[in-house]
This record gives sequence, structure tokens and C-alpha cells, in this order.
Amino acid sequence: MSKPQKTYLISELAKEFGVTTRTIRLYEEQNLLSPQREGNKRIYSEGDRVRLRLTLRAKRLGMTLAEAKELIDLYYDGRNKKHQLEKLLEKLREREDKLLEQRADIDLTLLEIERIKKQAEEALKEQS
Amino acid sequence: MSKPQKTYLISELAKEFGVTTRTIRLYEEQNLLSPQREGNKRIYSEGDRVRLRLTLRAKRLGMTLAEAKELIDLYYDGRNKKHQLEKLLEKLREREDKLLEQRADIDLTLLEIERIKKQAEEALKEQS
DNA sequence: TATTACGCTTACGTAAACGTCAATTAATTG
DNA sequence: CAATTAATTGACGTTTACGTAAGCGTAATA
Repeated sequence: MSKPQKTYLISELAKEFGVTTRTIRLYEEQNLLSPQREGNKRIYSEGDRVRLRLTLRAKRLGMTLAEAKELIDLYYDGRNKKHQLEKLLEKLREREDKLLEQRADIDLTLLEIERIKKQAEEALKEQS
Repeated sequence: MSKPQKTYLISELAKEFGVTTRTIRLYEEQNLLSPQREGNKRIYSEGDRVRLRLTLRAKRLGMTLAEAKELIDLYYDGRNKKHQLEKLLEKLREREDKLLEQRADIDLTLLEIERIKKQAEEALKEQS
């Protein structure tokens, strides 16, 4: 009784995530996805869909596809030998640090935006 | 009694921010900076230095140079006519929304990383 | 004064991330 | 069965953000 496992066509994923099929195929070329084939048609699993979502999230954070792959592969690396695990932890910490720095940059920028917003609102009032 | 206003050479800024002079000249070409000239030598003011810092921060957030310019110009846009002010506020809100979404992405990613970290740490323990 | 150190401009090169055809195939539908 | 419709594989084009010389001027330094 294996689960029927929902699958997706490339056009469905493209529509759902608002990217072109070209983009999805490119991600496959870069080994971020590896859908099954039915004939020569690509059939995407739920897992592929998750990886696509992760890839796009990484992109929104400004990561390159290579960086996205590195990060996402960590999720799927699984439990290996001791050395591997330590390397995994190290990479996770590195990425974590980068993300924290990035969040700090965001917070700084948000503060500046708030400042300018208030100035602009004041100026608007005085002009009424 | 005007203040002496510290200035910088291109190589000094390059060193301080860890970029090449090529990069700084490119930013000028894209109108993100506009240093004075002494002969044909570029002389950067404190204001130029701030704009460079803002530019690099924007880049770290994955913005293109064009987006960085848009944002930074907002800071310097100053108080204009009513319509201008309203447009300014709108753009600020847009950028703010994007940053908040980006921060949400970061938080999601951090959560996942924490999860994987714990798994890996468990696996390490059980292997000792 | 010859050399080194910077700086300048001009311009070609490049990697990343797609966009945009073109030509072909396979499945669906009137 | 002819005509769409969606998918595939090339392959070339494009934008962004620099890298990398080449060739030249200027200023300090050995």
C-alpha cells in the first residue's frame, strides 16, 4: 500500500511559483532538481517541489544558484560518518552567521526607512 | 570657519570596504557616487563614503545596483512638493514590505538550519 | 633620473541567470 | 485525421556586475 504520491508537470510548478519553465529546467541543469522521466517528459515529485520552493527562497535572499544548492544539499545530506557530520555542522553555522548578518542589514535599512518616512510625513503635514 | 571635511582616495575606500577600485568606479558610472575631482583624481567626501556603505549593504541584501540607487536616492531626495512626497512614501512602503518578506524568509531558513543542526548533533552523540 | 606606486580612461572578457527562438515530438480534441 | 496544445532539446542573445589588461599621466622615492 504505497502512497499514490502526487506528481506535477513542469507547467504546473511554473505557474504555482511564478517562474518560467526555462528557469525550472535551468535549475535541473544545475542539479538543484532531478525529476523522474516519463518518456522524455519531466515528472516532478513532492520532494522536487519542496526543493524548488527552497531554491526560490534562497534566491530571494540573494544567494546564487550554487549557494542555494550547497544549502539545500545540507538538508538532504542525511546522517553520515563522523567527519561528514562535523563538516555539515560547520557549514550550517557559517550559513547561519551569514543570515544573521543579513538580518542585521535589513534591520538597519528598515530603521532608515522609518526615519525617512517620518520626515516625509511631517513635511506633508506642514504643507497641508 | 567651515569644517575641514575629511576626504578619501579611491584606494582608501577600496581597502576599507574590501572592494576593488574598479567596483567603485563602476558605481560612479551608475550614478551611485559622484566624487569631486582634483585634476582628474577622484576625491571622495564623507557623504560619498556613506553612499558607498549603503550601496554595499543593499548589495548584501541581493539588490541590483539599480535598486540600490533607487533606495539610496530616496534618502537624499529631500522634501519636495506634495506629489513627490506621496510618491516617496509609497516607494518607502514598497521597499519596507520587501524587506519584511525577506526577513521572514531568513527566519524560515534559520529555523530549518536549527532543525538540521539538532539532528546532526544527535547523530554525532549516538556515534561517540 | 629611473623606478615604483597610484590613478585615469578605454575596452574587451566573463560568469550567472535567465530570455527567446527554432525545430521536433507526443498527446488531446474537434 | 488535421489541428492545437504542451513538452523537449539545442543554441544563441542579453543584462548585470564586475575582472583584466593596455597605454598613459603624475608624484614620490631610491
